[in-house]
Amino acid sequence: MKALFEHINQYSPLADTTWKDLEAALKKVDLAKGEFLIKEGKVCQHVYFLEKGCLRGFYDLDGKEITHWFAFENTFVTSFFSFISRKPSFENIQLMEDGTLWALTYEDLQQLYLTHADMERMGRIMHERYYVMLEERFVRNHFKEAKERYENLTLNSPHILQRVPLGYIASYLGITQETLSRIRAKS
Amino acid sequence: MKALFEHINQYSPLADTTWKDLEAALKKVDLAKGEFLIKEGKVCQHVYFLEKGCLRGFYDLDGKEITHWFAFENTFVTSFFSFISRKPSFENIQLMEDGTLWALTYEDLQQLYLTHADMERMGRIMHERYYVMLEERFVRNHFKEAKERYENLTLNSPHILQRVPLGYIASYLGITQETLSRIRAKS
DNA sequence: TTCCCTTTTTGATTTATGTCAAAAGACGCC
DNA sequence: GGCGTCTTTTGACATAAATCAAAAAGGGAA
Repeated sequence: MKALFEHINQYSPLADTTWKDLEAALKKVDLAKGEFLIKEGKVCQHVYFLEKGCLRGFYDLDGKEITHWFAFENTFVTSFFSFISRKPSFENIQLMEDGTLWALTYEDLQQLYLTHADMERMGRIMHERYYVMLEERFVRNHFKEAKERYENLTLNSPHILQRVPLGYIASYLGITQETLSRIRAKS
Repeated sequence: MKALFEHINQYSPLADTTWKDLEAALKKVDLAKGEFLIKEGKVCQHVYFLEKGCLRGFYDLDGKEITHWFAFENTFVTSFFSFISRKPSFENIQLMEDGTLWALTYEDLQQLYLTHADMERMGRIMHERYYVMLEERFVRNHFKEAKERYENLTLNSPHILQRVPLGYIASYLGITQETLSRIRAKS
């Protein structure tokens, strides 16, 4: 809980009363490696704060699992598309290690937004930052070839390489596992 | 101005007093085709509402101009990275047609956020939606080959094809102009 | 340790796309 | 109408990456 408190403060601090209401709405979730947070086809009902462990988001493309993002300690995770649009998720979220999360339902979050302006502000700022991070990732990969994308990853997110199987990383980079293996062999 | 009013209402309506303050802060900007809204290296001081015309965002990659987004009527535009992080922009924004925009400074926007909870809410919702749209675009292109990316574009954003030179579209899709030309020739 | 299962690497080949160069087409302007 | 400029297409070739197949390497459990 302390980690969440500190994380939220990075965006915008909350008043004690807001924090209290938020705390009351949160539910702790412990899951083992391999378990799912959300499965394709269901509307995502929660946003989670990831306190411990790491996750991957993946979807099915012609029978292949495409892992398109990873999450590590101290981030908010959900299937944003589904959670925000209230439509069925196209992606699955799975634990890559045993983990601990804090869950907040969609309804509780809307309620908090409605009743606490500082919560709304925190949400606004968080979404601004998440947008910018996604854009950065997009630009870093746009028009770059496989080797360059991999080098960008080793430079900008070396922690990923240490905790994630190579197959997932390849698909995250948009290349095949074989190509990634060959890139690594050469460098 | 009416278009902006309607656009904002799609996210979350504003109280009359909020709208009045917003209106007072807005400045109309008319620019000709080819002119720039923001240039690489400068901190972006405004967010704009595009009322008429269309724009492209592009950056320099090894001496080549990479167009990575387009904007058409009734959207907010800015160099989000620069505007939000207050760091120099890596991208240029240029008019592809003569256009009309409404400008709001960073300071005025922050002031509006601070003094009007409904403005904050509108901003939060807008950023949620923009995030989801960017993610959608990301997923549509991830792991897809050139032909498929082009077909996705014709399906999801046919208006782009009608108003944007092919060279820009190719770079938007992350492929060369020659490849795009050949794809079109075959279909 | 040995066996089994999963992950990663290596090899041979095919395919998609980039690169460089030049031709063809479109369009405003004098 | 013809000229110059900018955009798009076409051609020949080089290269990056995918695919299919199989071997090697790790890692846990009995």
